[in-house]
Amino acid sequence: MGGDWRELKKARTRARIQQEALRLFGEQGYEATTVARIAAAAGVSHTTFFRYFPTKEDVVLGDEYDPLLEEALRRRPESEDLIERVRNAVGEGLAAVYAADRDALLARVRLVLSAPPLRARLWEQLLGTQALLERALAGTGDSAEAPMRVRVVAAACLAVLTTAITAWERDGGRGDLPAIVDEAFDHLRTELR
Amino acid sequence: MGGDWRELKKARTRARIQQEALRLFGEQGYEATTVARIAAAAGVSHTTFFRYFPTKEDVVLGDEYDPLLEEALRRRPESEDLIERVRNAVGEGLAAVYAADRDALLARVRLVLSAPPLRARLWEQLLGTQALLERALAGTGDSAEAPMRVRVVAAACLAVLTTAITAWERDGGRGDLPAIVDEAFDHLRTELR
DNA sequence: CTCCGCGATGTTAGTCGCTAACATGTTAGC
DNA sequence: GCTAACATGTTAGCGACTAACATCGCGGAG
Repeated sequence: MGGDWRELKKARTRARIQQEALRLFGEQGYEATTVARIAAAAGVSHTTFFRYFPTKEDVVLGDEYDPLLEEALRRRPESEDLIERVRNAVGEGLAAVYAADRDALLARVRLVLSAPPLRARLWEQLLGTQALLERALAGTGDSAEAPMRVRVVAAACLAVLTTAITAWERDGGRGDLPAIVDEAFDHLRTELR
Repeated sequence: MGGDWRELKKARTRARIQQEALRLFGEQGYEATTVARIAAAAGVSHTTFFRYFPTKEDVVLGDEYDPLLEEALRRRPESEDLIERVRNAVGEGLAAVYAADRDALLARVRLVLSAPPLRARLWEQLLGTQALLERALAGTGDSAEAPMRVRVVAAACLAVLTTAITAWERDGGRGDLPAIVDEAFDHLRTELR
């Protein structure tokens, strides 16, 4: 039956660590929660923690949305201009995540925005997302070849997106996120005239 | 004669630490250079280092440009639209720094973009700059009161600026930075049509 | 069924950024 | 000169993270 049992056990350990970590972060805050404390709560040693998550930040920030975005971008017709393509692809992907996961998403956004180290890592991740956008919009395999206008558009769109998400979180998550993102893109467009 | 001698000595120590740090960063890279090593090179202990610079990152990243930008923004006439105001204020401040300091500026940008912890801190600083932009553009004393369109514009403008600077650095600093920034703003405008 | 091997885990010790407590020497103002 | 303030050094410690090595347990080969 191969290593199935091992894989399952590893997956469970991983999930347990993440779950305990998120619980503790919620209770005492990100920075006040030590890795050793998380490991103890999950019943493992701190070295095991680092075997599952390369850094403390990685427990919170998974890169799971990039493939979604890439796929959504690929489905956009060439007839749309650059910004419209990003706007629709983002809206599409976001709507899915939002519908399925709303509360979890809000909790994660809250956590990330509240802890400077997490914010910092998020920007770093966004660099990756930006490179993805540039490749997709320029149609090249290497984002270094993307022309300046594509880079500007990619950066501006991500700025709009993060602004919208931040506004949503500051409002306590009461508004409808996809609508807020859409309005933010509208603001950019109407302001440029 | 007051504490003049003390002040002078402190200023010299501070300058020596920073100078040795930048030299070592250039020679061996940011992350490979330990604070203890810098302190030793400057002839002080590592605690003294931290008395002058709260973190290792602060040796590289000083917040000296924000007041310049604020002043330049204040001088913009109300007749200009939001983006034009930011564009001109940024262009003005940048031109000054660029003319005076070009090589030093390039070296700093290179260093910051090459080291993840420095990049991370830079984003964090940009949040402050963004709040400043929002206050200035909205005319309120608190950036939390700025309307959504102002926030979107502020975020998008900073994204354009960082994109331009990044492009300048990637090109080895050969191009004319103020011109590149201007072109980047043009790209944003022409792309939104 | 037994034994061997490999993979997951724990233990320990170490590095590096950073902080706090306390001791020491140096300067400033009288 | 004397003393109070202050810059600096020493030491010890915390927390994120890494590496070396021992151990334990399950899976498969004989």
